[in-house]
Amino acid sequence: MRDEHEKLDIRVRRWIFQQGWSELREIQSLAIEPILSAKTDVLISASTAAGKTEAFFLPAISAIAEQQKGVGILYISPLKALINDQDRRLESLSDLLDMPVTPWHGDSPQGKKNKLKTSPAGIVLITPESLESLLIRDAGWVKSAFSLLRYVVIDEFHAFLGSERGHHLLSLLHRLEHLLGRLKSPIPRVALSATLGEIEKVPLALRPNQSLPCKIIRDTNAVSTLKVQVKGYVNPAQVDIEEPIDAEYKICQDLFKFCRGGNHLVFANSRNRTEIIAATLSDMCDQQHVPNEFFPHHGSLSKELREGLEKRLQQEHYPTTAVCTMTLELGIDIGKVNSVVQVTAPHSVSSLRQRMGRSGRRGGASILRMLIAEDELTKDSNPIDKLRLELIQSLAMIRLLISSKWYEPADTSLYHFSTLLHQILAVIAQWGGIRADQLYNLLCKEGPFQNISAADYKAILLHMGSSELITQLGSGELVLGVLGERITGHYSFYAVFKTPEEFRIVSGTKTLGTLPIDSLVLVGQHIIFGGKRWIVKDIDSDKKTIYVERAKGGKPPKFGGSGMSVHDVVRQEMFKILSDGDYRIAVADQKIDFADANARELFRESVAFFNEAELRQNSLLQHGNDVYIFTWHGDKVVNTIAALLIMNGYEAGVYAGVIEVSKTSLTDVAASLRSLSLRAYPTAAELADSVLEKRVDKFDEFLPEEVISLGYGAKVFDMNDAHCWLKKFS
DNA sequence: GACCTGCTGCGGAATG
Repeated sequence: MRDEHEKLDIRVRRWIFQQGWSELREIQSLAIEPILSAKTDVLISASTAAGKTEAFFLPAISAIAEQQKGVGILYISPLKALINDQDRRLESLSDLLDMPVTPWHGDSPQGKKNKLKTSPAGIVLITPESLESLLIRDAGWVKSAFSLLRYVVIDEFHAFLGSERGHHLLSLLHRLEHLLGRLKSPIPRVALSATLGEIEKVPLALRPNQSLPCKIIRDTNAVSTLKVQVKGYVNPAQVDIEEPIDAEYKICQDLFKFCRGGNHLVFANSRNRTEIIAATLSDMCDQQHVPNEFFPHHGSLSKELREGLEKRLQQEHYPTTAVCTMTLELGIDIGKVNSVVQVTAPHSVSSLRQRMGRSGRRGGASILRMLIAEDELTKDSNPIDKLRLELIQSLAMIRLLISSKWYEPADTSLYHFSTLLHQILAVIAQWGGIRADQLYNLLCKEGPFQNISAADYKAILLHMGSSELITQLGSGELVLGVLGERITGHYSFYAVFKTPEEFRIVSGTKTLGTLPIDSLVLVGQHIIFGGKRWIVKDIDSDKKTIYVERAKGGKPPKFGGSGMSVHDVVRQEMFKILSDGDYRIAVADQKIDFADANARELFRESVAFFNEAELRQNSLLQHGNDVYIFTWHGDKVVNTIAALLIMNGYEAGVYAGVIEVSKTSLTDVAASLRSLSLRAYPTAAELADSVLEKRVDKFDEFLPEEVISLGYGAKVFDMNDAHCWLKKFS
């Protein structure tokens, strides 16, 4: 290890000494050789604050220390805030080597950008969108300024993995290598992340054409201790008018107790709940005549408010608790907090891991509290409530996090058609004109859109021609059409993702409210809105309106309208916990219980209902006039079964991964599932044909119908696994 | 009870 350190530039070693570091961390030593050699991609997977950034920059800066001209390192970040943090953190090291660092994003100073334009050198910190804008507007400059580029490094790589934006980034990097004439001798890519699921598949996601090998570096000896507690709360069925104390208020009382006087993060999952909890806690400060120390933090708040709070957390002068959404999940520099609290079930194991990593000061234990409220049971409680699925999901996620060290992997079955269309326009805008076959080679054959067939690519080009996005010249070259010029000329072009559109929910002549549509909505589907049940009658994509009628039915379940997609593995862990009647984690010959008395009682109720309904053996349950289907699969499979039933004339809704089929009987549903399992089943794209609103990504409006169905089907449905599950009825 | 991210270049007014 000591020898490794000797390979670094003398000034870098001096800097390490100045930091007072007696030696490098394991991942930092391990990264030196592969990064200096610059012959492979490198994946550095280590927990938050384990020194990943330094593991890359110490050797990479050493390697470009003597390079006077030309940018040597291109650092890519998903957030502008992270670029500003990184700029600050690199200051002392870059000063010592007299190496310029240029932050380059929409809000970074024009003066620094101009300086880089005239004398490109050192390190550039950029977002994917700003890199796109440089390629389109100034490819000539990029070609000369980056001609000696040695490394590309991607921070928080999991934030890109599997998403439209991640695919955009891969395409940008491929186009950059193409522009620089480096397809034969690729520029090494280094990816940094704390939470990567199925890590052995990540190299393929970092470089789909595999033109360089990839070295994986993980921190093995980091045995960070974790203290976890799950606390249960019961929302009374009858609230006392004299003294109305519901579960949410009790949760706030406990938050006040845990958090006051220290620095904490409270993740509340929705902006609305974030505001309510922060306001309740501020009121409590008022009542006790103490200064307020609870503040909300989410994406709708102004930059000034957010940055003010981040600074306050970082300085540690005043006790501060941020009640936040995922905005404080990524590595924005707020230092470490005393503890993290999760109110309501987390969306994914990977995001739970990110959140947990925010706590653990001075090498101490990470502390995670999870506060889960369930409704008190009454005789007409819904089976989903009786199963306490929010609590069970939370317990399952903690087990996967701690004992399996499992995180959700990227979904590699997606096509990313919207992003391909964006890239077709971007490449044409960059080059002025290009032949269709060259474009196909660049983006699909050698680039990241390898899932897309030549036939689909051709259909997209023809459709783009018919809507005047592009035109073909007599020479055969493709150039921008009238509409294409307009779209690529506007600054809003550079991002491939869009903010989901709000649909109006209309019943009769009355507007009930608005709902952002980014998940599956089918005619005939039941949804819950404003605490009531509705059936979807029609969807008008042009008017952005969903027409609904009141639906009869018992009390709607509290947990799990549609939301973020839950993975198969999580649902299977939930089934295992309920089947075993035990959620505790085995450590050596002991079983660790991490639930409080209330949570244990809620779990006991859940298991009692699970056993009484014989859900270990049976997938179907009759409850009044409704039938519940338990697949214990992820949302893609559940969506598929629900859509098949709706196609066959049933009314159904999906809540917390359970399908609720209305006004029917168990024998009827069982017969239908049996006939579904025996019939030739449709493809995902055919099933998607029946979905009215499936143009959800930014450039979907310019894609031909059949391509839309193919892309949407792959995103929302899983025919293979759904059919496997249906087989048990044949 | 529904998460988050990003984007140009120019014209004109205000400030030192």
